[in-house]
Amino acid sequence: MAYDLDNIFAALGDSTRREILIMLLEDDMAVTDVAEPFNMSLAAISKHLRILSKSGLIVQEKRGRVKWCKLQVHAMRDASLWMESFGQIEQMNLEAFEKFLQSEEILEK
Amino acid sequence: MAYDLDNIFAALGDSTRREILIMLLEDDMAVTDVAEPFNMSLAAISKHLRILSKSGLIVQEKRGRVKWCKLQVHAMRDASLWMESFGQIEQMNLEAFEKFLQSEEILEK
DNA sequence: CCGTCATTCAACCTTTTGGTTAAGTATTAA
DNA sequence: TTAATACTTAACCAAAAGGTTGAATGACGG
Repeated sequence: MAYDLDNIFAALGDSTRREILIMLLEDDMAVTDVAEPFNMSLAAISKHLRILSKSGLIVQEKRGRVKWCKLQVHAMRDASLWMESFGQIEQMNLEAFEKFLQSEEILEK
Repeated sequence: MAYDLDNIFAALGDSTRREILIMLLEDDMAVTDVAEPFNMSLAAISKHLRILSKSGLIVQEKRGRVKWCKLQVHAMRDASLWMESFGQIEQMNLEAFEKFLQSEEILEK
């Protein structure tokens, strides 16, 4: 499946959300526990988590009254590849590169 | 120098700007030429370029009345590393990419 | 059943984003 | 000197982003 680079990069463009992702690297967490270290309301964190969910970078699973947040590292793949490509492109044949990106469904449109 | 992840990821979170960066892979470009393929005003493109400049992903250099836009691939490095630190870029696809790079004779042994 | 815990929703606010058009500033070319 | 070219700036707009508070929902523990 192809992830939406707009949503992924936008989700990563906020330091609160990046910190959340780093926290989730350690282990799955409940929403309240995610919110704990931040100096902001639970509702605000809830919104951040919604954005992370929409981007596919996390999934949330409700068990009882607790909603668990789980990192989805693989959702970062397309974005990471997109960036990596630029680092190595310099002497490369551009047309071939774009064909490659398209075959990987990285370029939208 | 260290790049600001907020600005870099935010800059990349817009498909117009990502397209501009891909265009600049090919060659440096004047603002007017960058704007040409887009269905939006020159002023709008000018703003996008300003955001890309602020993030460090491009630099702009004025020569005469023409302002040249130049991609700065290395500005992507910190963000790229940040993503890499999450590890698992799926093995299969990374291999596909490396195979592609080798077929382009970019990777020296 | 009742209260508490976990979380979201709704309403609101302010700032930022992404776009517009119109005017302004340099620079070059005739 | 004048006109065209290559931009940027300013003023404006609608929508989205990031935050708040307070009420609502839903599950658990006693």
